[in-house]
Amino acid sequence: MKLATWNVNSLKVRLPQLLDWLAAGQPDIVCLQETKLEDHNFPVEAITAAGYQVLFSGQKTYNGVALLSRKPAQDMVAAIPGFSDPQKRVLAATVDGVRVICLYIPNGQSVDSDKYRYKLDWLAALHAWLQDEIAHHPKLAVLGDYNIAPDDRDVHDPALWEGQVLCSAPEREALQGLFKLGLTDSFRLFEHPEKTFSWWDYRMNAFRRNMGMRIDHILLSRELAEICRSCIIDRDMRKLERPSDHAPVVAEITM
DNA sequence: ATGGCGGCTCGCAGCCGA
Repeated sequence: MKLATWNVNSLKVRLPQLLDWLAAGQPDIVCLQETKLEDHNFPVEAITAAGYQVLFSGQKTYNGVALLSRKPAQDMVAAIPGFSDPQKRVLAATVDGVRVICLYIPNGQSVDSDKYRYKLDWLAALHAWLQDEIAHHPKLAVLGDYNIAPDDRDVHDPALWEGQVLCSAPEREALQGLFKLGLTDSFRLFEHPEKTFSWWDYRMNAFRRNMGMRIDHILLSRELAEICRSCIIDRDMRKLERPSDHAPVVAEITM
């Protein structure tokens, strides 16, 4: 079973790339972030025609998440229970016995902003929810744009980014808190070249210079981590014409 | 080095992302 996550930065713009990518890689489950589409504009037909069921929770301009699956998805949840949030950033469903959670964690903007406070509150609510989810679903996969670089290996210039949003200690501690629940960063189960990233700024020729960050992650519960065969970042997608600033991350598990 | 690109919108400038 192939599980993938991709921040598309506008599904309207990226739909042709998505369809090509689905056909080429045949993932079983795909979590999308930043669809930026209201639900009545979601391209259900095109995705269904590609052989996928699709759940989505969208809004105009910002945010928006979707969950594509080859097999039927059940027990959909579109918010962190008990956490009031008008921003559409969460989608969960059960597919083929695996509980899948798609996340678009807030960016935070800067550590002195209200948006950063919102990010930390959001992460606290996420922790409580995942603690409950992992108790009920031994096969749990939490995929998405976390907007957190787990450690300095995941940052092109750690000195420049020290203490900044995406790298600050409270954010990293929140992510470590999820690891302590029994969730594993599947990327680090395997060897990778140094400076392997999932996001590069559109500016400054950042991709060509590999000035990136690894902020998109696939976290797996112990039961799934034990059967995880690979986790790769598909950086070729960042080389296309009109790319998303994020590359997809794909994990394969033996099911 | 606080800009730079790219996407969005009751658009032609400003907000936001990361």
